[in-house]
Amino acid sequence: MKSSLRYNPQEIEKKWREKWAADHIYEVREDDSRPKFYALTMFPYTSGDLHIGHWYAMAPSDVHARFKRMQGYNVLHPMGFDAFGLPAENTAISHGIHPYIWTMENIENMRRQLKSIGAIYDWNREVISCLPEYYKWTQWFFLKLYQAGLAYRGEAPVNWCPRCQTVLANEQVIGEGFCERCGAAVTKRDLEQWFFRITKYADELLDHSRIDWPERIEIMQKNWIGKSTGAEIAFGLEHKGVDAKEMRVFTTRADTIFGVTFFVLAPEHPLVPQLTTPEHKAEVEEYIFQTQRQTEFERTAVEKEKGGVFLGSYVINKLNGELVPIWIADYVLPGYGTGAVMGVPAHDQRDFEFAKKFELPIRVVIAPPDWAGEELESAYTESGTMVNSGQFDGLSSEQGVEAVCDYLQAKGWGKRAITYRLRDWLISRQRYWGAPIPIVYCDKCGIVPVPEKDLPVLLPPDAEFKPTGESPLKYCESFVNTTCPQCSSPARRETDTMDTFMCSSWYFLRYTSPEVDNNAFDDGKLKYWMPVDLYTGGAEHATMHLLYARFFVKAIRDMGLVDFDEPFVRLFNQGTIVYRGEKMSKSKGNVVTPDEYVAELGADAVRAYIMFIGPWEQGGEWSDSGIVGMSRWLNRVWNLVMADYSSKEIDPKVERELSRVTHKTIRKVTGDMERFRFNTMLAALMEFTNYLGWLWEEGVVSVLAWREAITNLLLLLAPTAPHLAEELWARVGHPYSIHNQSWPKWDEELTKEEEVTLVVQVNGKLRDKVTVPVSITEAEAKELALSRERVKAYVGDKEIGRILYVPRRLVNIVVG
RNA sequence: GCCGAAGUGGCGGAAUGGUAGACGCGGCAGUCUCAAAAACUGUUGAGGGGCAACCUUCGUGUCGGUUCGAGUCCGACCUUCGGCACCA
Repeated sequence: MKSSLRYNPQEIEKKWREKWAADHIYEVREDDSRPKFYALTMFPYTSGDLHIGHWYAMAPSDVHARFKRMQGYNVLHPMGFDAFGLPAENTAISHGIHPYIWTMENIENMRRQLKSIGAIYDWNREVISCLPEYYKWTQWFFLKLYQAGLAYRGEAPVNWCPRCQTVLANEQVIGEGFCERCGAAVTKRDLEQWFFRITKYADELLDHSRIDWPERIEIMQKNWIGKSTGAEIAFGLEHKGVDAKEMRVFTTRADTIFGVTFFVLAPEHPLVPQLTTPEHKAEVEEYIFQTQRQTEFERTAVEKEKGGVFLGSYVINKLNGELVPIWIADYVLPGYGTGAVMGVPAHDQRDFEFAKKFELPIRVVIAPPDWAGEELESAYTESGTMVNSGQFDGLSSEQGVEAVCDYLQAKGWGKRAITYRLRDWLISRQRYWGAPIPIVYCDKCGIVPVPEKDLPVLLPPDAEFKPTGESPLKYCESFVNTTCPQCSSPARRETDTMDTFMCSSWYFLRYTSPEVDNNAFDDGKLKYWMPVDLYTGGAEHATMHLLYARFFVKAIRDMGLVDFDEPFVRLFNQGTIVYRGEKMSKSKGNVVTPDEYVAELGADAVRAYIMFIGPWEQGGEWSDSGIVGMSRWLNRVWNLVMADYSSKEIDPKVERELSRVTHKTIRKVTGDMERFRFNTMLAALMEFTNYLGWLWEEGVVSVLAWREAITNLLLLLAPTAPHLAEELWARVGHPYSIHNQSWPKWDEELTKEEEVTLVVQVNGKLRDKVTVPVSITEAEAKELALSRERVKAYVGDKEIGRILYVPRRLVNIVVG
């Protein structure tokens, strides 16, 4: 089977891409006559080059989007660039290239690479987050959040990356206390910063019932938000020089309140200096100094031995009137709960270790089963029966929590409370390359938001890039000096810029109408397209981008700007592509660039190969030799379609078989497309071509039947190998374009077999196979099985017990 | 420590509780060629037997269990990878 013209991907891919662009066939507009489908892939950061990892995110999602398109959906599948961020500025510092120049050159290159994929991106809808026409609206949203009371300025101990020279949000500190971006160890600093009140939406963010997301991501978000239900309990305070008459703790175990033998504050707690008695002052100050020197990771390392010091003062446990010594210890975190805990060593492992080390009493108040008053070897943290707890003795832990809470509430000594691990989102960055925060500081008026009509607050092009730990904008006088929008007196601009996750929290809205310049988006178009039906991208964004974007949408929904609750109805996370056993990265020097493979084997081969590696959600290892196999297969498809088919003697049985194979293939490919099982989809198409190759040699079906099979093959191949399919579609004489055709449908009737291979087992072991018509009855099948020579040999003269029959599958003879 | 995912040929992987290893890579043999590459065809889990077509035993991380029958279900464990981790 040789054809005179060889498959030449370089030539045909260029030709069709140009024609598709010239004909605008992938441009999308709102159309009420078809169901819409918004298929979004996370937009890439403008790092400079697209590697195979990017293709792994983009090519399969394009294949799926093309599939939906052929199924009759009006598909929006846009692309853009996440263009603000630290690498651009770091390059400016190290190489003297302006971030804008660097970024726009990178975009130029990446756009070229993206186009080589052959995707259905409508480039009229491209968004670039670092351009004023985009970040004007990022700033506008900031003002909206500010007006809604969701953006505020506050002082807090914040994460500081010494290498990036900026603060980071909690979500951007990963693993054992490292910067998400550069990997440096993060430290804490007390700074006044801008925050978004994401904690206001903590409960709603815990609710994933309205979205179809991988369970694993939902769990990660739930863990991150970390909701704890318990009580806030007041301990009495009588200390000269301290006005407060009580201090509160948060606990999930109100039932253990009678077991409190000490009280621990975070070293940062504001009352610590006043509660320290003179004779403990030196020791306390030394301990606080040591605590502050530690990184977050060192401080929270689980293995670390408990440390702490006594302040010399006491609180009163109001339930039993006991005096309880106040300590400070670094295992108590300033940002969680009230920054104070009650020490119940008998029923909390940390408190237990602390008490052992400092020889504090350990009092059992929850009796373990079969407890006879002996000392505990470790904390008993399970439920049990309350003992040594006054009027609460005899209650179970569960009853005890309720009873103690009721009692506290009645006495006014406490209340039921909920605490979250989630912190407010810290969004200010001491860097240049981001959207300026649209705020002005006036000596008379204080914090003044920039009026909407004055947006955008433009980044000055002439700032100096030095890693000083402060925003370069701070030293740019033309930027800083302004007048107060309220009173017109001289004022200073905010010089911090916004976290780039702010830009990516709304870009999916902008794709619906990127052309509008008097609003962030067009209401009608937004209503048509949103929410996103399918969002695909990496799982590493679980507690960052994906959480922020959900918060953002809920916040603007409450402002009445949108009318949906969730931005992304369905989420799918593709796996990671690795090379030489490691995730691709420039620093490891194992980046595989798609360009050379595209140049040599064609984009279609690269698209198909990365989908063939394995299930999309699992990722896999890139293999140079593997892709050759894919290229070979596409060549075989070419040769098969291009070869002249002539029929010899027609065999009706084979014609029926061809129809059956075709319809089964359509069914398999359709199902696999829907489930993102592209690897098995391709295997099915390969099997189909292998079968057609055999059939071509045989020549026992009519020319018409042959052509129909080829037509279906091309349609099924079109999403995966759009260029090749288009070329062959034209060459076999079909009208342009294959990408405007309908997805083939299968007829279930035609997939039914005429004959099946029955497996014959004796005691569950395969002993024989026999081909039978599907119409065979159970009795006939059993009789046939028993009559087989091979079966007789295994049965011998043993007694025959049950005979199991699974229609169309097997007969299993059980012998004694 | 807790939560989640995964362990199948030389490799990537496939298998509604019913023929384990589809499909592909690699290997081997062959066709073509002066030769090589490319392409194409055949073959390829391991062990044992047979001149042969074939026959046979073992085999899906480990150990148990359920079942006529387990890669698949249940229990316990081991390993790898991801996430969280002094959160009161």
